[in-house]
Amino acid sequence: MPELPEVETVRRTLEPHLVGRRVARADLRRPDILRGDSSPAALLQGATIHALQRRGKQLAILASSRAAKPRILLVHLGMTGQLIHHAGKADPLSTTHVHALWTLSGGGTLLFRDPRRFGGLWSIPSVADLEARWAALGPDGLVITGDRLAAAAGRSARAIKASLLDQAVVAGVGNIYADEALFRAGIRPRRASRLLTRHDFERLAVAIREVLHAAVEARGSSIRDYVDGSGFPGKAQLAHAVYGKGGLPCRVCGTRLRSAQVAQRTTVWCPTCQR
DNA sequence: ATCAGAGCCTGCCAGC
DNA sequence: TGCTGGCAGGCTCTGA
Repeated sequence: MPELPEVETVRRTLEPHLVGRRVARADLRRPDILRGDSSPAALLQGATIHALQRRGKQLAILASSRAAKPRILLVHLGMTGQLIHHAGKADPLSTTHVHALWTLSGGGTLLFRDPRRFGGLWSIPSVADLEARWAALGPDGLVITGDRLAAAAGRSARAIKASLLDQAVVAGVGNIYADEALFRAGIRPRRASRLLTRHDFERLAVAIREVLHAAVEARGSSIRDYVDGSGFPGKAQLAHAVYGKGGLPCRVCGTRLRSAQVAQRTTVWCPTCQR
């Protein structure tokens, strides 16, 4: 499931193929994938892409055209979304669940596919609107600090895991990296956020940054659906210490890893290493 | 303020 | 073999 490292990997792999290219044609095959009051006219047709930006799990494709103001397409991959560039002539008919495709002038195709359709596309009218939208998110997980984390969650009674999943606290952390970061920091997922010390928040922020940076280096975690912008899986799942490993021995101390629901999510932790 | 639960949605897998 | 139910969890909304 695409969290920050996966979206960042998609951004990096797509960037060289998209920046500077003009969208010759945009096809929306499933109109309901276009969210909000976006109009289909806003799918960048005729515009030239000049940047791909990411904040948390959101990816913005910024484009401009002679005719009108800047156009921005915001992409959220949800659970099973993929944004894949084909150098040649992609055959979307051979691939299921392709909801939108963009034909680039000079060759190449970009596909948005999303079997479960938890993801979506938003048309954003201006850079100011994008900034306003992103202002509602917490700091990006790659640069989160203990101070920012403590300020956003330090007075909350909810479980620290719930705070980490809240995109207004820290942007880009999902179920996988929340569990991995809590393990690395030695903090139990059910601890009330307000009971964490200053030192805990500092360690947690460092753990989040390290876990996310390592996963970006490994090109993301491919559990089931995720592939990068060129269609290749990542390798970060090989480094997971707890996610998906309930019942197995902790790699550090050998204690059987516990698994239970926390904040409505399957959560795995080591009862010995995490306090 | 925080929670649980429902809803969106499909693929996969275990069990019968 | 084929059905069914459970599970996976991004996010949002409602009601407690």
